[in-house]
Parts: sequence; C-alpha cells; structure tokens
Amino acid sequence: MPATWLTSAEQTAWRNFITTLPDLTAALEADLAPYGLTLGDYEVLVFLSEAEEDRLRMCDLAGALRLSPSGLTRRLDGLVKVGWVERESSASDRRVMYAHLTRTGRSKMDEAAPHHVASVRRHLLNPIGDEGVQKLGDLFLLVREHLHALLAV
Amino acid sequence: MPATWLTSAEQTAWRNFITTLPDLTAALEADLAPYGLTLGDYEVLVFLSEAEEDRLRMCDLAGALRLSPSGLTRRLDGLVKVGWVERESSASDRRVMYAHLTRTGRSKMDEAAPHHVASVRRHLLNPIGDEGVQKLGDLFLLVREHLHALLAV
DNA sequence: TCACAATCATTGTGTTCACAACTATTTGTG
DNA sequence: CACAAATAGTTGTGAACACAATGATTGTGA
Repeated sequence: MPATWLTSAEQTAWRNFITTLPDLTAALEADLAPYGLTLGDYEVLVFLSEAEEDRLRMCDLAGALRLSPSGLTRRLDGLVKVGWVERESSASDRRVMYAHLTRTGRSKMDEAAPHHVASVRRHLLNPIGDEGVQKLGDLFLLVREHLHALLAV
Repeated sequence: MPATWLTSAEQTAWRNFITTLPDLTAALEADLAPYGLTLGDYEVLVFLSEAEEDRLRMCDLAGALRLSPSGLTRRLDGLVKVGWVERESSASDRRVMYAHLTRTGRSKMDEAAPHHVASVRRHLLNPIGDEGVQKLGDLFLLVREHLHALLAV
C-alpha cells in the first residue's frame, strides 16, 4: 500500500533523477550553443526535418513541442530571421501557416546534428552503457503510456 | 566507435526520454498547483526543510536549485510574501542572508508533501515498478557522476 | 444562403528567468 | 593600517514563455 513517504530506494531514485536533469540539459544546451542553436530551436528543426515536405502546421508543431501557440510564433520568429525556417500559407486553408525548413536550415541541421548526437551520447548514452540505454527506453515508454492514458480520460 | 548517428535502440530511448519529460513535469506541476505551490517553490521548501536549523545561505540555495542569484531572490520574494519563508541576516557575516523556513511554511510543507509524493509515485514510480525504480536510480547516478566529473575539469 | 460556432495564427500583457551592473561586507597583502 | 580583490545579495534590463484577446478563415446547420 502506498505510504505517505518514499522508501529509501524510491528516495534515491527520485533524487538522482531530478537533480541530474537540470545539469544534463545545461550540458546539452552548452554543446549546442556554438552552433547558434538552443535546445528548443533544435527540436523545431528536428520535427520539421522529419515531417512530410519539411513542413508542419503551426498548431501541430506547437502541440508536438508542448509549446503554446504564441510561444511557437515567437520561437519561429528567431529561426525565420536567420533564414532556417520560412512561413508558408496554405493554399487549401488560408487560416493555417506552415513552418517550412529551408535549404539553409536543412544544411545547418546537417552541420549541428552530428555534434548534438555526440553530445547526447557523451552526456547520457555512454555513461549508462548499452544495457542502460535499453532500460532507459523501456522505463520512459512506461511513463509515457501512463501519462497518455491520463489524457485520454 | 561512435557513429555520427544514433542506433535504433538509442534513438527510441532518447526519444522516449525527452518527449516524456515535459508531460511528466506538467503532471507533477498540475498536482501541486491546488496547494498554491509550483514545483520550483516546492524545491525551495524541500531544501530548507532538510537544512540545519531550517535555513540556508542564499548562494548555497541558489547553487542547489541551479538558479541564478537574482532568480532565487525573485522566487523567494513570493514565498516570503505568503509567509512560508523569511529572510534572516547572519550575525557572523553581515553579507549573508539566510532563507529560513517559517513555522507556517513547515506546516504548509507537511500538508503538501504527502500529495506531492503520491503524485511522484503515481506518475513515475508506480508505472515503472520496483525494479524500474532501482534501475532509474542507477542510471541517473551514472549520468550524475559523469556530469560532475566534467565540472571538476 | 446566411449566420454562428469552431479553428488557426498573431498580437498584447504579465510573469519568470538569466546576465550584468551595483552596493555592502569580508578577506588577503603589502 | 590601508587598499585591492573577492564574495554576498539586490536591482535593472532584456529574452522567453503562457494566458487572454483579436483578427481571419472555415465549415456546419437552419
């Protein structure tokens, strides 16, 4: 029966988890900074680069990034300014704006991605090893499924 | 040798991890909101409640929270305003201000903590099971050690 | 056909944060 | 003892974000 407090094992697991997270993201952010990208910007480019025709509707992209509509508008402003993303209005629905990865954005991505991947590997995947990677994926898949089940209610 | 891209297992592990994190923190935040606390505020109270004499120097607290000095000042403003934390100047070193958990802050903590613990259990610990909890602690201990080794350089 | 609700993106408004500059205090050094 | 350097905390400025309101467009039902 769930007590009102954490067991010792739960305590250390939870503590290790939340205290490490800020340091991990800071390390990834720092490795990405030399390329003129934040982690948030990079996520935008990733989603666009994997989308059909290198573009996504603003609202879909906002949902994928867990970002508010205005937050996405503002973030895209920066990427548009440097020319890595452009806005395209839809022909079929003139309400929607597409965020479209430009050719230079794609090449910027190609330049930064290997270093970011190396960064992820260095700070997270290598330290936990192959077995840890497998386990990490399993664990957060379970958490993901739980949270999705909540939303469905 | 580390390739420039992730293997399939690495890919899914990493994706599961980063896509789940925002949802997890949002769920924890939502469960804490009814008690008038943000996750950040709660962290402040936790550190203070575990400290010697329920108080910490501002700079130590900022370091523990990975917060800038100004960020901590602002965050404390809110907690001071509702009377859960108070500022105390040190007798021995007149530069330092202590953040001190008040009696009402302590009781607020006692009220909210069980629910927050239940929230952590519900959204993270239960879905991954006892074995998962153990593994989670192990994994992030390794990451933590790696990151700390970096800082030492 | 027309009105009305729903949807999509943008533009204000306020909050929170980090970075930099500043004041106050302590410590180290000649 | 005096003065420079370091440390602690606060205040100002700017960036990034969420929420609410607005403008624009679509589609649905009378």
